[in-house]
Amino acid sequence: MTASRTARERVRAELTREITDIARRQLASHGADGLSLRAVAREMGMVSSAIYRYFATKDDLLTALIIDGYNALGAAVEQADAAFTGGSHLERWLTVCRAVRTWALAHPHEYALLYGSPVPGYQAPAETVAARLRDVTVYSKVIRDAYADGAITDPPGAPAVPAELSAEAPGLKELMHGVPDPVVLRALSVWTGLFGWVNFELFGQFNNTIEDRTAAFDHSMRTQAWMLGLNT
Amino acid sequence: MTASRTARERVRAELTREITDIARRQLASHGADGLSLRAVAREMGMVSSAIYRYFATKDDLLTALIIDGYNALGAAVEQADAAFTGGSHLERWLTVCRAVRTWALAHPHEYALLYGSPVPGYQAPAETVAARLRDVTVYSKVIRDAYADGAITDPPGAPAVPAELSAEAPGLKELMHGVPDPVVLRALSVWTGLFGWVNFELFGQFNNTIEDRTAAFDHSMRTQAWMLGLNT
DNA sequence: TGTACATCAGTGAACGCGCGTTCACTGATGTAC
DNA sequence: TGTACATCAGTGAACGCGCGTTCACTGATGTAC
Repeated sequence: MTASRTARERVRAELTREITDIARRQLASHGADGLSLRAVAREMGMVSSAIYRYFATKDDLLTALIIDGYNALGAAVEQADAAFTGGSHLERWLTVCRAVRTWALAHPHEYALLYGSPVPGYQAPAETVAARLRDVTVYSKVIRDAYADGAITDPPGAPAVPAELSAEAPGLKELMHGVPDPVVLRALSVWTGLFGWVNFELFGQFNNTIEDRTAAFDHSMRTQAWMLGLNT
Repeated sequence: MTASRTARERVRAELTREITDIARRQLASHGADGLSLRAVAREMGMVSSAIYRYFATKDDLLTALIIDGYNALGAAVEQADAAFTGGSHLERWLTVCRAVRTWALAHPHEYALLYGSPVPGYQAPAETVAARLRDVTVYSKVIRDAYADGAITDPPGAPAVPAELSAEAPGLKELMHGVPDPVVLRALSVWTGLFGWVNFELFGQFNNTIEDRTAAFDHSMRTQAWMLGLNT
């Protein structure tokens, strides 16, 4: 019977989800290398070997967490963009930037798993790529829309793109189809600036330096948007 | 006798150094959490407990590595600046940026220890602060000199500094004494942009995206220098 | 609809491993008189 | 200058811990005829 079959499968899906939830919580309290299959099993009330019915190996669980992380960040960014109504392209862009920072502050260890130092010995499999693109797709859409609307102009004096870079970042260019190369490359700088900021804030570089980090972040993002040529 | 006393002390200093060297090498091959006192002792040809004559605890060894790391990066940046002769302030700034990237690429795990995800459970003690300021001091000097020479001007249209930020980053402002707040805050953005880039490059975010990373880095740094108002 | 068989989830014991840290000790190096 | 003593470096055994993974097993759930 298909109904009963899915019954068993539903339990399986539920438990799989519970495992990743617990693992995520452990990640949050002990970091990526504090993650232990035995500890997860313990918290599930299972014997440690039972986990292997759900994940063949510890790395597989880690991969699941990474994919979930990219999806969570991606979803947060998508929702922020979808919820944005009215206002300038600049405000829309800032909204998206703030969504990244907000999500990162709420999920520091998950963020670290995605954007911090690589877990030693772990090689991310190809399955993570799709999820990884989710947030980038949103940034690209915002910039594409802004450009199409004439809200992005080349600021006077910005360095010209050197010839060596004409073929770089093809994926990004495709996502920002119609947007000229100089803007795409400046967007790349802005992108690194956004995550560079969040890294610094999360990883403690701003301790004893910046108090009002929300305001400082906003100002930095505005400054970089202006660098991009996005003013309205 | 002072001579013989220093003899013993010299051996001690040498062995301490050898321990940190081996630990650094282990860091490079296994990452921060692969670091193990027992493995270090093994490679030293010592019994594991002997390490405790030199470092009271594993965290103490980690602290030593972090301080060494900040000092190595700081020294690399200082040397690059000192070796720079002639040329514009912009070129001097780019030289310093390149020194950071070059050092990071040459010492990825050490870099990760300084600027990557925090080691879980490890709290950096106050002793690390001085070493941490070494590179920042150089950046500040370059920007201060450039400003004093009139090489930094407020680019037209750059967002104004909001009132909330007037008291932020006092340490940075002190290091850049004489440089107006808007420039200091843009420098902060450039700073995060620099390390954001290096993080992305080192932690794999540019895989399958950017091939000629040296050229792309240069372009990004030029673009951000222009954002700072540093054009010559 | 009822029965024989196959699939699957979870158990419990075990393997083999490496880790940080402590402790009582030996023997060499340095110090004070 | 020589001797008694104190300091220090390194040893080796041990404690107690947690880990990932394997394996033969039991019993429940699902499937086919």
